Amino acid sequence: MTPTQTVKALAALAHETRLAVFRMLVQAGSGGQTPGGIAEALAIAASPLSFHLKELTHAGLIAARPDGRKIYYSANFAAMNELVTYLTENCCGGVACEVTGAADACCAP
Amino acid sequence: MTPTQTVKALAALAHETRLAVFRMLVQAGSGGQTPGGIAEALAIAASPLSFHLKELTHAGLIAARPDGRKIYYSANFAAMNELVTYLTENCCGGVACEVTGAADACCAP
DNA sequence: ACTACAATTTAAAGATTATTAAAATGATTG
DNA sequence: CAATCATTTTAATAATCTTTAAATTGTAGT
Repeated sequence: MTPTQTVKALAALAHETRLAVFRMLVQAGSGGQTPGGIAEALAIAASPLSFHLKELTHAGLIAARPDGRKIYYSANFAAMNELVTYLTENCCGGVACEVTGAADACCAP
Repeated sequence: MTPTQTVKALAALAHETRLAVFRMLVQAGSGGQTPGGIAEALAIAASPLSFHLKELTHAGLIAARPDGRKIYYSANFAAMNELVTYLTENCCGGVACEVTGAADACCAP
C-alpha cells in the first residue's frame, strides 16, 4: 500500500457518517447491504449517502455489486487489513516490542 | 473509543505529512523524536511540522515530553491499538469469520 | 408505454483545513 | 544579560470538503 492510497483510505474513514457506514458493512460481512438498508438503519438521506458510498468506493474500502435495481455494497476486507498493517508496520524499529513485549506481531492489540 | 474520537484520529492521520510523521514515531518507539530530528529526516519546514504535531497531539495519537529546550514526541501505542480495534470490531457480525476463517480474531491481518 | 422505485448526479452555498512568512516564546550558553 | 537555538504562534491566503434540493438514470412491475 502506498502512502497516497493510505491517506485516501484514512480520509474516507475520517467522517462520522462514512465511518458508521463502513463499520456497518464490516459487520454485515460479504453479503453486504443496499443503500436503502443503510439509509434506514443509520437515518441518512439517500443523496448524501450516495456521495459517501462513492468516496468509500474510490478509496477502495468498499465494493459495489449490482443486482437488479438494487446495489449491494460490501467491505473490502483485504484493504482494511492492509491499512491496519501499514499503520503498525515496523513498530518500535522491529526489535522486540517495547510496548507489548512480543517478539514479532509488535504492537498488535 | 467514541466515534467522534475515532474520526479525529483518522482525520489526523489522513494527511501525507502527518502519516509520515506518525509512522516515524511508531518506528522510533517510546524514546521518541524531536521536531528538529523529524524535520531533518522528512525534509519539512519547522512551522508546518509544528502545526501537524499539534494536530496529532490533539487527536491523542502522539504525546510530548519536554526536556530542556527540546521536546520529545512519541507515538501513543494504546491509542493506535484502540483505533485498529475499533475499525475491525465485530467483523462479519462476530460469527466465524467468512474472510479469514478464524473463530475469533476475525479479520485480523 | 406508464408508473413507481432504487440510487446517482448536478450545481451552488457553506464550512473546514492547509500553507506561507513573519513574529514571538522560552530555555540554554558564553 | 545578551545572543542563540528549538519550537510555536499568528494572520492572511488558498485549497478542499460537505450539504442541500432538484433533476436524472436505469430497472421492474402493471
